[in-house]
Amino acid sequence: MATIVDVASLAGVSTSTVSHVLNETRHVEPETKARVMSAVQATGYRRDALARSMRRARTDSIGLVVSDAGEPAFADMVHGVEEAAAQHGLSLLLANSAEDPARERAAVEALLDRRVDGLIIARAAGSRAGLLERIRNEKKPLVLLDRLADLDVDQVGVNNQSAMAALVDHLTDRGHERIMLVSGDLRVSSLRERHDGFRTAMQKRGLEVPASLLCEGTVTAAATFDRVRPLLGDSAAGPTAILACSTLLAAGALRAVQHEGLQVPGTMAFATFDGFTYSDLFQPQITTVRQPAFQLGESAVGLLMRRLETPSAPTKILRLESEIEFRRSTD
Amino acid sequence: MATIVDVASLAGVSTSTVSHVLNETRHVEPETKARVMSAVQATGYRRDALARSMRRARTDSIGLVVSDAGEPAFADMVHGVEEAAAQHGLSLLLANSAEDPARERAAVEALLDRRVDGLIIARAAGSRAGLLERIRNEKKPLVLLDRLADLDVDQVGVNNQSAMAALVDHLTDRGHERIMLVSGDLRVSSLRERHDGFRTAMQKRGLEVPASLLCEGTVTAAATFDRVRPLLGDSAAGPTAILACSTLLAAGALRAVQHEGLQVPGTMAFATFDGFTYSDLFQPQITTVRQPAFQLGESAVGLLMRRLETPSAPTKILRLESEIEFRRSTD
DNA sequence: CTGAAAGCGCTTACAG
DNA sequence: CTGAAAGCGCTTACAG
Repeated sequence: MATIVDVASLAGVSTSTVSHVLNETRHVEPETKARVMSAVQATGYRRDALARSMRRARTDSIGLVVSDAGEPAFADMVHGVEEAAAQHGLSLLLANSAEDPARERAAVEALLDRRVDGLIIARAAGSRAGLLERIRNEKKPLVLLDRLADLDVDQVGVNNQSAMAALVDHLTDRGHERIMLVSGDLRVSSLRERHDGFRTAMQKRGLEVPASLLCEGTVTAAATFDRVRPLLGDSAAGPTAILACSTLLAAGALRAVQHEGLQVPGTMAFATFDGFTYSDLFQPQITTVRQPAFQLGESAVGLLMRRLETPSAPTKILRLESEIEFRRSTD
Repeated sequence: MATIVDVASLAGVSTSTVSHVLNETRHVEPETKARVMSAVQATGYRRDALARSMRRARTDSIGLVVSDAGEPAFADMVHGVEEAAAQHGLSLLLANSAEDPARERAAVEALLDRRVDGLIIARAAGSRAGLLERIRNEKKPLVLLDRLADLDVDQVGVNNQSAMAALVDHLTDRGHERIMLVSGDLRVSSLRERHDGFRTAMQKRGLEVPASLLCEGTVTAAATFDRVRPLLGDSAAGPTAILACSTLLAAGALRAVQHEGLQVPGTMAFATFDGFTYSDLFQPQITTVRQPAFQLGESAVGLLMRRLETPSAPTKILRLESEIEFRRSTD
């Protein structure tokens, strides 16, 4: 592979001049410039990004750590981050923590070692606070994605409160009073916000929420199925509607509903966050809170760029609104 | 940030010794080693991966370029690649070409500039042959993923032929003779293989395939809808079954079917490649050829590792088998 | 307008 | 068993 030295000697100039021509960082005589450019052509020279990064203390790359690469919503966020990064001329280093704090830690260290210019993290469920401390100590720009924290850090997520309130209003308007919430792992901030939003919204409507209708803590579809199924039989105290807080939870709960032979809608109303792709094509047509996942990813990059340009800028926390697709499952 | 010089001076040794301790690359007296390790602790030293890579001419990173980050199947492949890369201690650089040869080219150049140890590519629909030539000239290990080529390069994809044959057999066994194939962009090798596999399988069954039942070239769900819809009305010459070659094509075709008020199954049988997530929970329950997308990604990394370890190994082409989930849509 | 040279932070022959 | 030093391929003050 040709190096800058090869180009310089072929063009009969110094490496400084080659560098300045390539980076347009100081004036070079048109004639000299032309000689350099044709030497670049002739040698097939391409600048070594590694060597360049080492000198500039800037890599033009960012790191993204997601908590669950298997979830469609996170796949969309990754897509959004990639798109925005490419637009800014940044390379993207991707890692998946798979909800494992140890893997998350290792991924962050690897990215830090590679001197990424900034980090975007959707934290794992049991993520340790020390991790963010660590990044802050390195003075490395950081953006929290989807799973936010009560910290002085740039962040972008969705407004879970408002979406949940709209969903509860929608259901209670239709006479539902015994609504089961399937909320998953409450250490995950987005799920906790949905959980809290549900209780607040129900309270505002003057409705009790018995503990038996709060189904928390399951992290797989199978476990959710097992937890939900036994709670469905009772027509006096059982739920008339189910509200799932993620695609995975919805899958487990819906399977339970079907296993018990209940009809959606009819004997059971059903709504979910995130939900299923192309769900307008299938029965039951499920009312879904659709996160702007792609835009979440884009916005995270936007916040990071802003921070890189203005390190002293005040902390910014973005809450994007979700769109609610009302369908027959809640009629 | 502490450097190896800081560690060396604090430990009272040379940087060589620090390096050798950290890499376990030559024997060091236990006592010296201990001093080094505590100096590492004290300074919070972390090796700079950039500088290390530059010396070693190896970055412990790989590049992945996918053609359509929006498709669930590709998201799964990315996930598989990430998982396997992490297991091998490799960082993953991700780029999306969005089916645009120019973006694909730019992504490959960026990855090459960053000196990734190898490349995995799911090529864009109109990908230029020169691109692979370019990578070969750099002597950079390359693995083709999902979208294969008739070239002497390591590759991993699925066996489209056998899956398509099974699908056609399944349908013809049930009496279907007028089967519409919705095959999309035939420049995409996987789609072309499905297309060819269909014709071969039909021929083997002695069935004609009129051009009116071959719906090719659409690249969006909306365009597919527009192409398919007018072909459904005719009960004499129209199809009794539809076979879609990707999720996106299936969405467009299914919407057309529903728009025309046809019942699946009943008045129209339907099957698809890739398909929809959790489709066992929804009606119509659609017969689906499920690619082992995650394993495809894992295998691609496996091939790359093999090539890195044994540059002279013979070219390997892997064809993984898909699983067919037979459901009511084809009954 | 251009060049000689230092230096980014490592690894690795070479020498003892 | 360990160290001094070269060198990976760039960028960037410094000097003229």
